[in-house]
Amino acid sequence: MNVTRFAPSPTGYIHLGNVRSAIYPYLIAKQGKDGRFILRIEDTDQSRYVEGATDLILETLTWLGLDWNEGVKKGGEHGPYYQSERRDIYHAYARKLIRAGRAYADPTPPAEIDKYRKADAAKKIPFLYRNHRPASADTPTTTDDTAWQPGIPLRFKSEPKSVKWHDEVMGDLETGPEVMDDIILIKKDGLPTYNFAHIVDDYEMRVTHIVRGVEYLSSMPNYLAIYEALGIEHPKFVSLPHVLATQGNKKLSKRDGAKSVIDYKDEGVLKEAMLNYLACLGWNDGTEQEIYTKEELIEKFQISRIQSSGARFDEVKLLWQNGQWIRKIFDENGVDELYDRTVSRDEASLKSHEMNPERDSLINFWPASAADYDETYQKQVLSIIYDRLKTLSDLKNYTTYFFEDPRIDLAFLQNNKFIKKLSETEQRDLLSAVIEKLQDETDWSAAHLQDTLNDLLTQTNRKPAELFSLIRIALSYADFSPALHLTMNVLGKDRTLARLNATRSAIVNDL
RNA sequence: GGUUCCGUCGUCUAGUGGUCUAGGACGUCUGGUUCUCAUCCAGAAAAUCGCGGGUUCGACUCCCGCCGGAAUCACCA
Repeated sequence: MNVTRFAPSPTGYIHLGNVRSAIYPYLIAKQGKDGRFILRIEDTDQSRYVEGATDLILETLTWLGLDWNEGVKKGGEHGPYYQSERRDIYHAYARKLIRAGRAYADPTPPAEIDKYRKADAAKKIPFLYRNHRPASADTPTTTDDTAWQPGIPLRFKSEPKSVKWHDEVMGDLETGPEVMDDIILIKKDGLPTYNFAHIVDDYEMRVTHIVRGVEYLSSMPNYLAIYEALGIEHPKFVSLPHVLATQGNKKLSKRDGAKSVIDYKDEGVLKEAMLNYLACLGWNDGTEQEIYTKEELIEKFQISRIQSSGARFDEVKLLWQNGQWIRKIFDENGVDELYDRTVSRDEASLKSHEMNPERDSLINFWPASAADYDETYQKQVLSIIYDRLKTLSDLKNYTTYFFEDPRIDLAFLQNNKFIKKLSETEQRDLLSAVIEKLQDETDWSAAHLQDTLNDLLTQTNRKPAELFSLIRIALSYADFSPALHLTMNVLGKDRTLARLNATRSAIVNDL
């Protein structure tokens, strides 16, 4: 049974660089029987608290389908799940350490500590607080836990020694005694530091795997020392390498403009594609599979196959995967399912909106003029256009001419590489022939339209590129459109003829 | 500066001593489909496996050194 957690601090949104530390623990928890995925909010630094951040985090997880079994908004037997509400638990553990002679109250003012730090820097020796440990830390009363009261910082009393440990991703690691130090356990405000709080919480919540970024690796010796002093077993450690920014060689960070995961939702990226791409950034199952459902990821994910080097974020590949997923959903679930996504009416969108109604997350990806048409018509449009979408927001650019008459632009028409070979007279005559033929059509089905277009080809003795481009542009004035017979079928006879006539008149006027 | 981690096509990666004249995917380029764009299909270019030693009959794979990049050294997480 695996128990994992995602434990963000409410200081802002979840960006692409840190969402893997939610995805991987989720996958690990879902493997095997009775696993639990816990969501814990690490809000011990009140100065960095950002209003609304928790809601945004919840919404992101909900959207991606990383539902937690236990934690914030859900409860569970190991709560509370906000660290700020667990003060008494930390204090109890802290007193245990004091009684064991492994923690001491430290009244040294910050200014004093700063002096030590600068002095060591001047001497070019590494700053270690244990070299400046106050004498009171070693007095005989040190194991008396009443000697410390909240209001004074509590420090760990470290014992320099080398440590070896195993990391599930990085392998066997070891460091020398020079990194062990007297770290702060409880701050002046009575709240614990991350360094102490997560150890207590993970133990109390029976967490089996700690999944977090490699930046914590350098603190491991101190953590290990605390586990030992507390006399508790430590969970398995899974250190995730960084996600690098597209440019440069830096880890992706908010400072450098890393985007929020949820922003991609608003830009028309499917949750499946997001999960798929992110899970496979720095992990693969050894096969050549590229597209994975959430269920496949749960089934195939292996900690041992997580890459130990950093991976660069590549938005182009994310968009390719999104295109794959758009087609996959249409092909497997049909137009209704895909349509629901385009109006944010699918389960994931509704749930994430419910999680965070404050944010305007109910996005309609259609052009504004689509509102004049009913759902059935929109679905027809979607059915012939879906396979060229990279994101749902492409609908805005690709489909307007299905909802409003395009502005006639003869320059655009005549710039076309096939049309420019025809004189305006030829263009006019061709359009006349097309209009005449189509006027008499009673069967406007796509299949029949294809036949009619073929007839026109032989009748006019034109190349498809010439005839079809002319019709296509007259109908859409767009850089591209779906196959002609499908476009005409969806537009309907009246509008098709009206647009052909309009362009023909414009050409006649121009002559 | 101390400590630690990482290093295969532009990018994500396969590769656990011989099957690697290094495989796949994205991207790029070329060609194919009764139009365009996209899809799809076929093909191409693209990695002296960071560098130098060693071990071995044989190294991308094991060892050592170096170089390069990154992370971390808070009463932040």
